[in-house]
Amino acid sequence: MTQRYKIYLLCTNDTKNFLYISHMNKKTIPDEALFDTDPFMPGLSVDCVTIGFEDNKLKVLVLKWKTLGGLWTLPGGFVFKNEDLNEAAIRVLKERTGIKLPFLEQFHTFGAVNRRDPNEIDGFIKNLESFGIEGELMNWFSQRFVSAGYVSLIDIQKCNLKTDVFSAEIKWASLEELPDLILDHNHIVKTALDYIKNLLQYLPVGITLLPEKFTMKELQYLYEAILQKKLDRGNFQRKMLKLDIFNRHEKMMEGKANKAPYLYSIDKERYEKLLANGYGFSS
Amino acid sequence: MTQRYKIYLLCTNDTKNFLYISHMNKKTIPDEALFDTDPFMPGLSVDCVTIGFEDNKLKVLVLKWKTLGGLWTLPGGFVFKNEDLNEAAIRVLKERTGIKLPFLEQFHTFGAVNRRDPNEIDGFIKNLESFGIEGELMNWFSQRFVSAGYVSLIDIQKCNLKTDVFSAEIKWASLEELPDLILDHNHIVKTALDYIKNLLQYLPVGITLLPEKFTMKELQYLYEAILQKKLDRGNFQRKMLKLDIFNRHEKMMEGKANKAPYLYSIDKERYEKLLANGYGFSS
DNA sequence: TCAAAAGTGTTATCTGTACACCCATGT
DNA sequence: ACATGGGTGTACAGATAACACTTTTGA
Repeated sequence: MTQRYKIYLLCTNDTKNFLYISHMNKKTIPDEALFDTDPFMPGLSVDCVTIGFEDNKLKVLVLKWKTLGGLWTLPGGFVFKNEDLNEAAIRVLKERTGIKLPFLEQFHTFGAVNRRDPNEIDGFIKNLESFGIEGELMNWFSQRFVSAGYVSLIDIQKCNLKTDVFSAEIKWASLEELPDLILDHNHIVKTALDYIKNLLQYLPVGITLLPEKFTMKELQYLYEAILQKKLDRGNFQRKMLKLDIFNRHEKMMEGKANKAPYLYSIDKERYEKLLANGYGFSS
Repeated sequence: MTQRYKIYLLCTNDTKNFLYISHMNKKTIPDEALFDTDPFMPGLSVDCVTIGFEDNKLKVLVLKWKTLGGLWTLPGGFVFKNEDLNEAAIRVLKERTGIKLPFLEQFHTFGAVNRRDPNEIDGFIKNLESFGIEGELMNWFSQRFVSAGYVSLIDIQKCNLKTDVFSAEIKWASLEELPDLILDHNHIVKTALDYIKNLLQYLPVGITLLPEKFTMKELQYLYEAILQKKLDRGNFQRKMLKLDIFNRHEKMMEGKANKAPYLYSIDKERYEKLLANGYGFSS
C-alpha cells in the first residue's frame, strides 16, 4: 500500500511541509531531516492562482526556482495522505502569503497527460539533476501529476511573502508581464482568470482584493481589470451601492485637485449573505 | 516508480477498462486476464453525473452493485496512467451509455479525506471481502481516492445502457427517488445540479437533454426542473425564441384536445455560437 | 360545442445605458 | 478661478412580469 520512494525533506522551524532539495551531499543533512514520500498522495498536487490588485492592475503571485534557468511557477504543493485537498491549498497559500483564506476556491483540475510539454521535460530533468536529485526521488518528481487549481483573491498589502525551499524569489507579476511558467501553469492562470471573470457577472466577488477602505473608483478599476472592459462611472457607482453591502465612511482628503471621494468598506455580514444568494433566472 | 499491488482484471470483449472481481477462486480466471494495478493512477478516479430528462423529471444514471447490500453508485472509473482525466470520463460515459460526449464537463474535484464515511467503511470492506477481494487488492480499493466529477446532459432515448462488471443493474433514477449512494456520491450529484442550475442562468445549456424535436412547453418543463421554479409560459416562449437558435418545423398533431404546438429543433451552428459567447457584465 | 393549451398581445415596471449637470477640492 | 473628478439626475431603450385575449384541436 505505502510508497517506497525515499525522498529528502528538511524540517524547518515552522513547517514540515516542504521538500528540501539540497545542493549539499545528502550525508550533510541531519538524520532527523530524512523522510520518504509516504506522507504524500502520489501523482496529486495543488496549484494556487493567487490574484492581487495594485496600481490598477491585476497581479499574480509567482515563484522563481533556484535553478540555472530560473524557471517560474505558481505556488503549489503536494497533498498529505491525511489532508483534504482544500486544506492543502489553504496550507500552501498560508505559507506563501501568511494569510488564511480570504477567498479560496477550487476552479478546475488539470489532468492532461501532457501537462508537461515533452520538449520541456529534458530541461526539467536536468534542473532536478543539478539539485542532486536522483534515483527514486527523480521518479517522484518526474511522475505524472494531476493538479487541482485553486484561485484566491487577496489584498496585497496584507501579505507577508515567503519563498519556499525550491525558490529564490517570490513576487506579484502583473498580467502583462507574467513570465513564462512551467508546465501548463500559464494555461492554469488563464483558466482562473476566466473563472473569476465569469463569477463576477453575478457575484460581487473580488472586493476582497482591495484594502479595508476604498473608493468606488478603485472598485471600478478592479472590475475593469477583471472584466477587461471600460465601465460607466455613474452607473457603476449606483449599481454597486444598490447591492447594499457597503458602509460609507468619512471622506478621504489626499492631495488631489478634485472633490474628495467617499471611502467605503464592506459590511461582512451583508456581503456574505449576498454571496450565498447570487442571482436567479428571471420570470 | 511503478506500483506493486497485484489486481485481477478480466479482459472482456470490448473493453479492458473494468476491474473484474470474481466470486470464483482466482485460479479459475484465465492467465491472460490477470493484471496488476500498474496501468492505473493510484488514488484517482472520475465520477460521472449523467443527467437525463423523462416524464418532465430530471433523472440521474446510477448503478447497483452486485453486493449483498446492493449499494448504489454513480458510474465512475479509474484513470489510466497514459490517459487524460477528461478522456477517462468520456470513456466511462461511453461504456455505460454508448454515447460519446454530447456535453461533458468537469465541475469539481472531490478531495476530502473523509469522502468515505468512517461508519461506511466496515460495510464496504465486508462487501469487498464477499467478492473474494483480499490482500493488496483490498489495499487498492480501500486506499483514499480523490475523484474528479463530470456532468453530462444526455437524451435518454439515445442511450443504450450497459452495466459494468461490478454492477447488477443500471437505471435512470429521478431526483425524488434517488437512492442512497455510496461515499459522497449524493453530495456529488447535488453539486452537479447546482452547477448546471447556475450555468443555465446565462447559457441555454441543457437543450441537449431533449430529443431531436421538441415543443416549447417541453423545453419549459426542462428549465423548470433544473431551476426548481415555475416560469411564465408566454414570457418563456418569447425569451427562448429571441435567442434565435431554433428551427421551427411543421406541427405535431398527437391526439391532444388542444391546439397543436410547433415542434422545434436546435440549429447547431447558432447554438454553438451562442454557447461560446454567453452573456456579459452590463454597462 | 367545449375544455385545454398554444400563440400572441398589452401594459406597468424595472434595468441598462448614455450623458449631463452641479459641487467640492488643491493648485 | 479653474481644471479635475466625485456625486447625482435624467431620459430613452429594452427587458421583465403579470395577465388577457384569440385560435386551434380532439373529445
